[in-house]
Amino acid sequence: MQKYDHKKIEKKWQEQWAADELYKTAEGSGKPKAYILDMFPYPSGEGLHVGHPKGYIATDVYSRFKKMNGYEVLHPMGWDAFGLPAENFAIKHKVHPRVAVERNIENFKKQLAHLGFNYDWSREINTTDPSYYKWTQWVFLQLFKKGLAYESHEPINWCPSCQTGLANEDLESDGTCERCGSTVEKKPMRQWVLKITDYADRMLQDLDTLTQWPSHIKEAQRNWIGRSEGAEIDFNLTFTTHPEHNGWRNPEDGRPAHIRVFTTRPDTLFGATYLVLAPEHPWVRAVWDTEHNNTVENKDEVAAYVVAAQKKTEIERTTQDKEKTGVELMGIKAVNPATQEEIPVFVADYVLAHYGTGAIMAVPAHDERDYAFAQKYNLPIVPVISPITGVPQENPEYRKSIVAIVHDPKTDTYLTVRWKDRNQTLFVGGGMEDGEDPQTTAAREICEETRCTNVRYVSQTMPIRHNYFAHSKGVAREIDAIGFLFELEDDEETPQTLEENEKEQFDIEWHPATEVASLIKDELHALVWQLLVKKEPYTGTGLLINSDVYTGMQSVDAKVAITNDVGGMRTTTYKLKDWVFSRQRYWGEPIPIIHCEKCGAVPVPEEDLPVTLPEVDHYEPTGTGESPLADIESWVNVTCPSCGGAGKRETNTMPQWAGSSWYYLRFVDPHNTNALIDVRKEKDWMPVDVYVGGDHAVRHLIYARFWHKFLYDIGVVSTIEPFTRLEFLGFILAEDGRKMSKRWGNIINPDDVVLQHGADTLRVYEMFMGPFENTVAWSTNGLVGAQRFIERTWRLQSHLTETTHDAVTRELHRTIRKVSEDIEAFKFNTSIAQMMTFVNVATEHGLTEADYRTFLQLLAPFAPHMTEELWRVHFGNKDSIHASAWPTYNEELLTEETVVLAVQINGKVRGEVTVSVGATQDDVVGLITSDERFARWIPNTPQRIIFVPNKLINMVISDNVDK
RNA sequence: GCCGAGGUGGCGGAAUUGGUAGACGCGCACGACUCAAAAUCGUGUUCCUUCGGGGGUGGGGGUUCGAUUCCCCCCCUCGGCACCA
Repeated sequence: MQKYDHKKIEKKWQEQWAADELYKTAEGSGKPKAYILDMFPYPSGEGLHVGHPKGYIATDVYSRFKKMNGYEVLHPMGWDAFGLPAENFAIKHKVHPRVAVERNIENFKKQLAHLGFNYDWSREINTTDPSYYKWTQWVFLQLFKKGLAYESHEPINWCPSCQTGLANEDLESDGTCERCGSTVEKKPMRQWVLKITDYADRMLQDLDTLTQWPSHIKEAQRNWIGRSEGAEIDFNLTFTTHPEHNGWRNPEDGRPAHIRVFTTRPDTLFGATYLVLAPEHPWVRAVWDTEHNNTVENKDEVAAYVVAAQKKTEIERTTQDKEKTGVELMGIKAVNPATQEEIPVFVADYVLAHYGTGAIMAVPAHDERDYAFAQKYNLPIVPVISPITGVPQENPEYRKSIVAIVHDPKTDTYLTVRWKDRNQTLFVGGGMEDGEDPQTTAAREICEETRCTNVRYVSQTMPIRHNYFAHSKGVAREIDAIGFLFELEDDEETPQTLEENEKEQFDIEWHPATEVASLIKDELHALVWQLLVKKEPYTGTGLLINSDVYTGMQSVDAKVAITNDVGGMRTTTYKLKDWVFSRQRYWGEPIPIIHCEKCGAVPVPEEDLPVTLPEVDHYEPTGTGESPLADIESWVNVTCPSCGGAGKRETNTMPQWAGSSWYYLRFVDPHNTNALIDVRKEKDWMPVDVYVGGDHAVRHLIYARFWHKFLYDIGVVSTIEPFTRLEFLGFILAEDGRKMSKRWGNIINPDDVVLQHGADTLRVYEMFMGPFENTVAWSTNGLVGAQRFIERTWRLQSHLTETTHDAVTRELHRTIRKVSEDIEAFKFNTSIAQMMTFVNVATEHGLTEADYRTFLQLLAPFAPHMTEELWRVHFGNKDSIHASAWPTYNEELLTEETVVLAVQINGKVRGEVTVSVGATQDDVVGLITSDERFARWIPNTPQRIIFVPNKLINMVISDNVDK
């Protein structure tokens, strides 16, 4: 037997498979289809490190498995090669981006080829190929025609280093550019924008249909879309120092001057004691450039604040969450439409311009930020919601009661009462007696429970409705409670004494604030603590108070009623913004629009697509906000397709995400020149059955789902979602536990690993490292373990026997079952563990040729080269092992005749007995009682015996052991 | 802060309709082969132990004959979002 020589064997089969077109996907084969897709790579100049192929190995294993199970498999690969990184790389290395991309792709393909992947390369696509981006442009035209692509002049994110506009999604959470880390500015500029918000609701709702997606990805999408329901309510304005403006009506709509706010809590309208506008709010700008320009007395102060706010970067404005700042617009008041009271109007940068209407009604009693602001500027805080806690019960007994917190300023501790029977710690509490006022009740209860007599009232809460079940009395209770805070007077000693009979019931204890929070579990008492001691506003829902005719209503009903009654509008807002779709760079798909003075923005006729990128001398960004394409007059100047007059081409290009938003469709029909995808083929192959990737999963999936739903609406595709099942890929860290990076010098190149250890070893190792979705550090030792497994399997040739051994047969059938189930579930690590177990058993007992062949088939998806060599050369099969039919297992062969049964005495394992399958309790008891090993553990007759057939027996000698 | 996922030997990890915790691999130790080394093969490897046993799946409590698995509370790690009204 020769030693396994991976260098020779792997190369040989890779060439053979290519020559045989083993992996070409057939159309109309009549087999069930399986579309298995990797998130296609961006071919960087760095090449691959060992982390990159992990996902590709998984899809390769899965594809081979499905093929052997009789599926027609579509498993393609392509290149996402437009975009800033490719362009920056090209500029840095002084080559044309196209040349750089071609070179990088060649390198990537070579690296991938070494790993023996089964891609159908006849379907290779490249987003920078004009025959591909023709259809990216085509989709844009359809969006334009449906009004979903529009021009906007809103200020956008501008990266001064990349010299281009960016979508919100291109920013890090601290507001810096995700590519280069520069601080991003706001710059007003003409932009193309896609109306993704039109699809926000559907993208959100249809997440529920994606049952085979990991929940964390779905959750991330929900966060990103950020839907919230609320209402828009108008507050009319009055001008206190210039009352002559009060009758003013907007000539456009005839409405009086007003500010429209967005709120999710219209039920708190009676508690809205001031308004806040974002510094960028149009009304703030109106302060100095409209007919109201003399209505604000402190115009200069306001202007200074707004300018200062605009100078602050996104980072400064968002990290500065301690201290809120703002300026009141003096001379203007807003009228609360519920109370008709005049309330002040502020400008403050804690309100964001791009969310809702850019203006809020502040309800300091029930919002943390408004509360902080109101405290600082001494604004009125009016509670309008009375909290409801607990779960309402059937037929409750109604009571009024109090909760009293007593603070001892001398020791800075708080009084708690620990009830012994319930093992529960509370503050002082108790029911009100007839005719008693709450404060008297509180003082009385404090006195009764603690002997403190000299307490001073500090503050109290609004009423709190509390529902609970009083277990001690066996009744459901609904109580209205008021919380109080009292302080011990200076001269009083901290009292401790209790009567003897009381000591049996409860202890009184004094704890510092830090401990109290973790001791008080009761919802009502914890809420009183939050309101009175931590002085936090109540932000939950409840019953309305101080709200005129709505008092007593539930929040949920009041939201509707109040919104309607003040002429508000129920609306939904999203955190997701429309997608800024143009980039002022060279290396992207030209946006197929022609600007004409007469006709405006005119779409390029479909028959003129693609609008190809012209050759240019300088593709560096101009820095003026114009794309480098703007300089090429011969390209820019065209005839208007609509009127025949002079027109100019749109010179902005599309963002990198464009091409990847639909590529999975093109793989199905990559060479179609008449359509993006053939209707019949689309029905045959879509949706993608398994989609594998990690990293930018959230953004890419948002964009791709948006385009897919649009294409569904215009009849190009037949499914509402593109990807049925999503498998998230965990990354591979370097051996030192850090990210693999040039910077740390810890990159491991797969070429080196393949050369030294072989592709099969690398494949098996990466699948064995841990659960597929886990991030795990590379281990060279672990890699060697995989190599040993490959070589042990190879050496099984010298363990062949004529007859089969029962243990080997059983293990083989177990392995067939386990490997089949685990590959389907992407649990590659445990399927390899089971195959290792089989090799161990087979090495010990020897195995027949037939069993060996079957085992090789199981291993073939993971180690395609070594298994093919044995299959064809050693066993002389004419056809590839990868075209063979997947083995099936025989249920009967899985079971053994005897089982090892655990013997427990009082729940502790004391040994085991071997019995035949199906042995009865009597059989086993007989066996144990006659076995001296167990005699010492069984001094007398067991009180109870628990018997689980074929698993264990538990003899309970005494129930009281260890208790 | 909110949402999601997770926490098991020296390491990666396995096991959940509640039923012998630590499969498989790595590492380590010892042995065989060898002049020697590598490779390979074999044995052992959760911790403590007075060798009888005892403890042990992030911590604390509960249910149970029996809990990694179910319930309650808390802590920590990772990921996403974050002044979103």
